Amino acid sequence: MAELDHPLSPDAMAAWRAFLEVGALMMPRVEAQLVEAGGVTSPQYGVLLALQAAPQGLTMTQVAHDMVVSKSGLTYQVDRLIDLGLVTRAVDPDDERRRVVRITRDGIDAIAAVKDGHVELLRATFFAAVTDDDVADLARSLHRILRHLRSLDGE
Amino acid sequence: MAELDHPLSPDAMAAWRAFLEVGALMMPRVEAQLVEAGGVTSPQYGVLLALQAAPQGLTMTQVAHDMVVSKSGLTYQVDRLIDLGLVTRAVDPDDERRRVVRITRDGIDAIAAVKDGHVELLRATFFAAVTDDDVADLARSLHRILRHLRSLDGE
DNA sequence: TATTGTTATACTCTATAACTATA
DNA sequence: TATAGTTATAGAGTATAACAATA
Repeated sequence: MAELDHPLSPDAMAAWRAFLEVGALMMPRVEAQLVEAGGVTSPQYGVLLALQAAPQGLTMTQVAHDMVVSKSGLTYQVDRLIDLGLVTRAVDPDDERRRVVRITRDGIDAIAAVKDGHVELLRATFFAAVTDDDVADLARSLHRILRHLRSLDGE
Repeated sequence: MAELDHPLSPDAMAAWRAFLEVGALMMPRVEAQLVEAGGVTSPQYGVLLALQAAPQGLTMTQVAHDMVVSKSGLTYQVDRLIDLGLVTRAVDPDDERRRVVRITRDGIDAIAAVKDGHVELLRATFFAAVTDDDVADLARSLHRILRHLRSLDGE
């Protein structure tokens, strides 16, 4: 049926397509810099950032939730980070079903080793072509979209 | 050394983080709708859109360039689309090294089968929380970023 | 020789389901 | 019984390098 057609506005289509393509062009660059400077991939870097923000450590479930990844997917990534010596995983004394994952000194160093180049990359790519005002608008709009998406997930 | 630290502004960090997380939350939704409504994955849908916009057909190299993917990666995706009957691939009579990839009627139908739900999904997610003016600003800024990224690739 | 594309191969990431162990 | 996490397994997607065919 679909008697009425409700296409997106030209602006909306342009925004979505540009969003997708910017992501497609940014991701490989970001990934390459993370690997070169710190020896970690994007998902691993994400885990490190989550753990750096939680010095007391996080359970696997908590990290998996932050990362929007399955339990087994997180086990895989944390295994890789343990192999690299960047995090530890230990039984939680309060509940022995749980594991507490903590970032190590080397993990903090890895973030530090990556950081300057990461920032420089973002500055030279994502932020090079827009004004400070544009960036403020981007942050505001993207954050609104983000809050809406989270609310749809019931958070 | 790095005597001077040049961190990103809070707005810039917020914009980048929100960009990443919006992408992380949008992609699985988009993917699920494409698979459910049209039986195709995101990369396959991208190939179909590129071919729909080029009724005369495209060579593998042209499609690979549009998709920002390696030659072998594109061969893999086009093989999948051929299996589904959504595209054809034939020797180019003008240069027999080349293959001309064309979308089939079923491929056009697959795009049509996906389209309404795809638009509805975008409307209910990405565009639900921002005004038309915000969308126009988003389109403008993201397009500027995109042009800059393309220029860095020498295009 | 250079270009177009495929094939062989390997690797990363992710998920589902079955399982272990604790609560 | 329910929860936290791991393991076994499989599958999608991607890339590199070697190759075949054509220009």
